[in-house]
Amino acid sequence: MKLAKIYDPNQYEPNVYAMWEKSNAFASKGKGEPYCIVMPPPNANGNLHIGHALGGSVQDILVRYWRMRGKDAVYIPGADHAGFETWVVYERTLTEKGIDRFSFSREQLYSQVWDFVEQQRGNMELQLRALGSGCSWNDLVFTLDNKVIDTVYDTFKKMWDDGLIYRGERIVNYSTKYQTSYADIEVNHKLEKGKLWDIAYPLYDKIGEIVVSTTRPETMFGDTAIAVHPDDKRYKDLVGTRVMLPLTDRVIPIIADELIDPEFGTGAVKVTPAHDPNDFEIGQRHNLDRIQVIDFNGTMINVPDKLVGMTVEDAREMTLTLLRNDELLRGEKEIEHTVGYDYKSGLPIQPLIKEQWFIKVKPLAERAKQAVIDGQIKFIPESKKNNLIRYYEQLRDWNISRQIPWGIPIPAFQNIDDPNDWIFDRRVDEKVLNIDGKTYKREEDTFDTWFSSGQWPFITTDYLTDGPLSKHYPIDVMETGADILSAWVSRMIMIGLYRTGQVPFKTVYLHGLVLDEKGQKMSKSKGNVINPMDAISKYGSDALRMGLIASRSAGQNQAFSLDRVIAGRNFCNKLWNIARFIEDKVGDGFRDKIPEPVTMADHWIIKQLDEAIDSIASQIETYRFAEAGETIYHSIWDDVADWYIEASKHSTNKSMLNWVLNTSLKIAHPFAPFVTETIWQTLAWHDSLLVNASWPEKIAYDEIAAAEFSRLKTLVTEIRFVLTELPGNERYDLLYFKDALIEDNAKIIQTMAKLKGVQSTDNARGLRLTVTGREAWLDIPPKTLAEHQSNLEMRLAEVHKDIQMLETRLGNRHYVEKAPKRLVEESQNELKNKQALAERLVKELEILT
RNA sequence: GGGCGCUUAGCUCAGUUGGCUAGAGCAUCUCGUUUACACCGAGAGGGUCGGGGGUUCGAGUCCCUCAGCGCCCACCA
Repeated sequence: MKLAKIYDPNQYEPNVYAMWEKSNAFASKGKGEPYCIVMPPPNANGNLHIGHALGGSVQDILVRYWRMRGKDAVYIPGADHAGFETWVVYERTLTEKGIDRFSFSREQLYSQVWDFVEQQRGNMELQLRALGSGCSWNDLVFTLDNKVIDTVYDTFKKMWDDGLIYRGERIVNYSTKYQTSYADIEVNHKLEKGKLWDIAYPLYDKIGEIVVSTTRPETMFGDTAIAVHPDDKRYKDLVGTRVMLPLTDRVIPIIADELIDPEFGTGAVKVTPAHDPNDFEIGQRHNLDRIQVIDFNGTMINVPDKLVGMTVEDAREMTLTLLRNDELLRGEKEIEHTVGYDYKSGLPIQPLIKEQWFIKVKPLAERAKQAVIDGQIKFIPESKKNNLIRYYEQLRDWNISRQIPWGIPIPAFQNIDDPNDWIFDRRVDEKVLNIDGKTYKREEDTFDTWFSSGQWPFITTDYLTDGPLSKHYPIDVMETGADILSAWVSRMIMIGLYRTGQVPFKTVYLHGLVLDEKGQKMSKSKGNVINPMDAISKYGSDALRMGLIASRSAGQNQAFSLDRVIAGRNFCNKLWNIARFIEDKVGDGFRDKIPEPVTMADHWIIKQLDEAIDSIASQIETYRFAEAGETIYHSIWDDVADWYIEASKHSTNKSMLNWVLNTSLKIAHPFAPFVTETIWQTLAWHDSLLVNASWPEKIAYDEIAAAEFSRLKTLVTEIRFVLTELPGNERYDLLYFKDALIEDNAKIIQTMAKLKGVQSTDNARGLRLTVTGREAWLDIPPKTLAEHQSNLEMRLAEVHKDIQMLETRLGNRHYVEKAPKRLVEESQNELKNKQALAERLVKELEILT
């Protein structure tokens, strides 16, 4: 078959993928030792970004490799309804049309978003195919599939029955922009400069005033107490008395609470239970009223008339002005403090009181933490293990309700006559239920997406329902971004243990962020986003995979390198041309057969590839993908192309070329699936699919012959080195020798070193080659020879230095006694070699002078 | 405030349990169209592994310390 000179990935990749899919190559075979990776589901509504390309490559490499190793390997794809993310996008389209979301029911909105997602859906699935991800498409799970919802409801019910679910009025992180509460994890804390104001509150029972410090003066209208530390002598006499709340006619008490830090500000604090988590706590202890002064839409309520309806920012200014007018503002200073921001809109998060569903996290976190400490899950990189343990230790109860329609409805109903009477019921399509003469109203909130996605491993494998893939649980590797260790990985472990009694995965492999080429975080607003599909259309999928994997280690954020992708593309082309050459040599009539090594080069390449087979296997198995990629690259480019193919130009061994190509394609396949399969399909000697091939077997070779080829390589390299130094008009390109090894391999040396002749002689002339210690001379004019003297002297000096170093080392009694024997022997051999080399150099210099 | 990581060639980065002369890709320089490949071949130069100290026969690797950068987590007003 005639192949084009240059490999054009676009011409082959889609067809190759279609062929795999048609042959059902990615489905579970149903027998054999299970190996399973579940894909972190990409947003069904979105496009893949470069992080998906990296994660997808790692996942696919693992699955393809283990499939080749004979396991029943399955890669389960998924699609995420991405509750909040998608909702934000959809709500924006509503806003653009000037439509208020509150003019629709939950059902209406849900079905609108469903249609919206349906239009986009499939994009990312096509993109995964372009990436080469060998997913079992029939097993794809969408996060709103019935089986997901059923399982999520079961989990919720079980938690409810176990007393892990409670509903309560708490301070929640509230996004006034999106009008929903958040989990703690969705709040971005930023350290920033702010102002701390001192405000005087006139005493009511005595003459005088108490000065409080606050960063949020606008919330003062919600104050229901002033608090000081019980041991604070300054305020001891005031505890129990009352103050006038400025700008109002309310009177509030001064209380003492341990939570107050006397060192901070004036040591006296205004207590606003409705708008601050600490104050809420204090409020509970002291039975204080909660007065909400910021509404859920972010504007002021229950405040003096002039302030009603203002934004928080405006209200702050106005309050300060009013206080200043009344001469109650006593100080203002700059401080650094952390402010919570909405991770989506970038606006400040308002702590507001809202009734929400919570999970009592402690028992779940304890168990998960213990499993992690016990080493039930392997972490790559290992340092993330401690991050997670620390996270579990400080985790607080988890708010799982969201006030958005795009998500899984919370299956709970409230008795309209008794607000505390909540029942679990799956009939979420019903707005009202009548049970035993009581009327129950539906909860309108939906679940936090992490609550459902936290159950992903056992849902996708149908573990609880004992489906065909259930033996794949716990899954082997959870490969995901290091940035969602807390949000997702931690949840999967907690809920996995809770529902199945087992950790959901044996290994967690976390990749870092792919930064732009300058090391900056990619973001749409910066315009520095690299679209993986662009890279694929320019350089090919394999090139992108290899480029992303190269020089990248687990957990580290690293820059994207186009150079690496180009190097990957070049590698694919190299492989292509190796195939062209071999196919041309071997001919169309050839059939796969057992290799029969004949020449030293044959034995040597077997040794090299045998070693590569083992190295790559162990590198993949220990998740050192960059190193595996390098081994593949150099084994194929350096050993196969530069040495073996060159050597084979002198004597062709078809069975060996056949084996070398088969083996090269197999070891490269997990990393570069497309080009390897494409080539495989052009081969005349079989009609199978590479994707189904097994990992290459090592074959036997002659150690001595292989070693002799190494010596020839050294000789050839030395000849090349000397010749490139010489000007063209002083080169005869003739090698004289008196040496059995060279005699046997004269032709191959001539070919590889591009010599005009290699002759046996007793009358050698020219430059004696010294590195290998062979009896060999390169014929060059006496004049040039003299110039080489300094060259030889320099080399001799270097060798002397090496000898000295080795002698010192071997002269060290401690070294000889304590270092491993192997090393000592190696040093001794090295010393012998160097000494012999020095002798030859000295002799050569004598001849020259 | 707590935790974690990074600093290695001009650039971007590898470097498992300490093991000898520290690697890669790109870039640079020289030469070269030879039976696949210029997305190529042959060869070369370039590093006191952030500074300092320690442990060890031996440190890029382990410990201490200093400096610079970054990330994650966290209800302090």
